Amino acid sequence: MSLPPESSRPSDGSVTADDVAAAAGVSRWTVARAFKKDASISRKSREKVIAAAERLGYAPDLLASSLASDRSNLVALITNDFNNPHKLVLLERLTRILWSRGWGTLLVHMSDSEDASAALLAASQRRVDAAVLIGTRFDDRILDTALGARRVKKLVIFARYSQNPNTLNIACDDVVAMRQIADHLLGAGYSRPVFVAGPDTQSAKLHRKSAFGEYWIRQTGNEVPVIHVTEYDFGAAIHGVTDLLADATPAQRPDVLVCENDIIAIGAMDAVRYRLGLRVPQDIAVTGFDDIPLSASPAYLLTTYRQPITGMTEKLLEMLEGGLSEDVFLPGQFILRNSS
Amino acid sequence: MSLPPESSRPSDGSVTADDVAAAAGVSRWTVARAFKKDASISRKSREKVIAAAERLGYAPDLLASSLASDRSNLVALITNDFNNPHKLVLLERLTRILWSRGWGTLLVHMSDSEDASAALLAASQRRVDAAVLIGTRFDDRILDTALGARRVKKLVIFARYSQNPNTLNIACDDVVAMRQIADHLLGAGYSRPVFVAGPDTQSAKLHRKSAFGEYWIRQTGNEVPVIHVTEYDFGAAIHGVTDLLADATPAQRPDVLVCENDIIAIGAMDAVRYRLGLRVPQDIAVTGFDDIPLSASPAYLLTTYRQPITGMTEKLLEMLEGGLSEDVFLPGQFILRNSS
DNA sequence: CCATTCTTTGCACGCGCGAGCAAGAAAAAT
DNA sequence: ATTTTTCTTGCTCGCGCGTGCAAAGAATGG
Repeated sequence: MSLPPESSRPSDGSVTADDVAAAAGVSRWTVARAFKKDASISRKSREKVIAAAERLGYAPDLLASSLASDRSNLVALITNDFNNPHKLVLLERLTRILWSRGWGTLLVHMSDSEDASAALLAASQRRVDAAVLIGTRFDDRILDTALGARRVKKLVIFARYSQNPNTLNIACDDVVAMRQIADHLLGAGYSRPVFVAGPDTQSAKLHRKSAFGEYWIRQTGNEVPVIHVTEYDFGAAIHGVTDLLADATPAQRPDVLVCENDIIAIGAMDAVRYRLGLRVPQDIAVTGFDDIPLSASPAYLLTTYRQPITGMTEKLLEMLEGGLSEDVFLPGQFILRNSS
Repeated sequence: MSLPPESSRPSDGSVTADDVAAAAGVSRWTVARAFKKDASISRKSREKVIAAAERLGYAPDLLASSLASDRSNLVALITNDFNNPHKLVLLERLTRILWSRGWGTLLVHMSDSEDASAALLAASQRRVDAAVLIGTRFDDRILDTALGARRVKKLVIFARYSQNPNTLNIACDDVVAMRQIADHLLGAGYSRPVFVAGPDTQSAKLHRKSAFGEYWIRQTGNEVPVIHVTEYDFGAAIHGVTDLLADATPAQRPDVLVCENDIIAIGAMDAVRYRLGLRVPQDIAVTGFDDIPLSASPAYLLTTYRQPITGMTEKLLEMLEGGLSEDVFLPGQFILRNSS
């Protein structure tokens, strides 16, 4: 009357290590060892187990594994600012490289209205091994107080700076980068730059702005005027730059717009061309930052600076797997095109 | 000599329901109920528990919860094709809305070289409640054979079609959309369209192409020529369209390029303007599909068609939470701008 | 006041696997 | 052949929580 044990073998895809163990004639722990690199197991058993696993369609349950081992091999990527195409580049690189090294990525959307706190909390509830805040604007101060920030094991600020002592910064070296841009502009004879920055909130530490401004004043003695656009978005940049240039006589006009990133630079070029009817770079030059794909298109040919994303991701892996525990700022690559 | 129980309270952030239970003077299960909506619990106990939890910095462990309940509230978003900015729009919408409804999102990068199989397997190992393949190219046939495809509970094809019977399609209604674009073009007097499609792999079911072609031939009796560009990428589109037009006399030239999506359309416009030196739309008009942010910029002003992403995401939620179990094709919105 | 009903609380068991140790098997050394 | 060393395997216990049921408590009706 009782069912034979064979018929109780799960067919709905939920094959456990016990099933494989039974099929291979070994214990559950030998199955586990077969799937673990560098485990102490004979070649023969491993082959038996792998064969049985393949036959049954078994794959280790990472959830149960995480629970038991207190290591999830999962990192949370926390971001907002989804209208900057550079985010896509960052996400592509991060997910691809992390995945190739066995790390899963939890994408957490941090809406602009709330702070990062809720996002961090959610991440910690999934037991991520680290949370990576990707180049987003947010108020640093919440990192001191937010429950989520305390609960998460490691906190990394990626492609951005934070003064918070509990975080690790991995970013492009903006000082070196902006100096290179400035040197290029000085060499090309530009003398009246305006820096076009993103939103002027206290939360955003605008390193590029100050890095450029300080270097420029040291080289020329002149202060660099700054305007802030309301969003990291080309639409906002068009408005901001149009306002800046609308009433200026040719003599008053800047001769180059140094933009905090490419998406602003592209808006700036659009404004110069389509709102003001001027030419880039003959009337006004433009530089960007990030080297998003569009910057290479014949419509823009933007002079910009490429962040070393692959290198930054390698550093992130070092931090995840090894002991890297101090801030890292890597140099990127200056990209000279036709916009300046 | 024995440590007082109080001192054993975890201070490293790993507060469990037991700790909260002890602090609140209730059982562990009452703590669980306090955090569960619609649970049978008195208001008084809930308040006590919440207060204690707040004091200790407790939040339920979703990993353990998933393991115990066989429900992870996690969906895998599987995608490749990271150089189409439309992906960013999709990811933004999906993560934001899913998150607001309590769903976490695992972003899985599916490299173009491999098939979706590995990505699906990885997702299934994390016990996702559903895997969502987002508008990516991949070979449908693997869905029949891939281990991961069998292991995953639900499989959704989002913003794309698949004939596979085990999947659920949630997409924009391309037939309606392309008809609307065709009607617009016919009304505006265009008569010699060329359809610019993405890569011509057997894996990509090019519904837009056939939807447009079939409707056009029904309306005019004329076949629509098709070219394929090698990537969903504006660089590839520039090459493809330049090749198409390079040797054509004005009389041979198409009068409108109907593109499979915006990123191809933008490449097409760049080719027409910067490689051929012609004007859009006076010499050649262009239409796209997706309505990516850039399409609204003054540099392009692309006529296109916006997918109903929010509506599609709502349908996805219905499928996740309720019983929706059949394909859904929603109408989007035709966007008329200056490129046609 | 007691019987009945509804609400609230506690509990045994299990989810699938990992750490760390101890027993067993095999290989090497004496 | 016996002892020692090395390799391989099995096992106990627990990770933090959910399910489903039973006990306890509160509320209701007669």
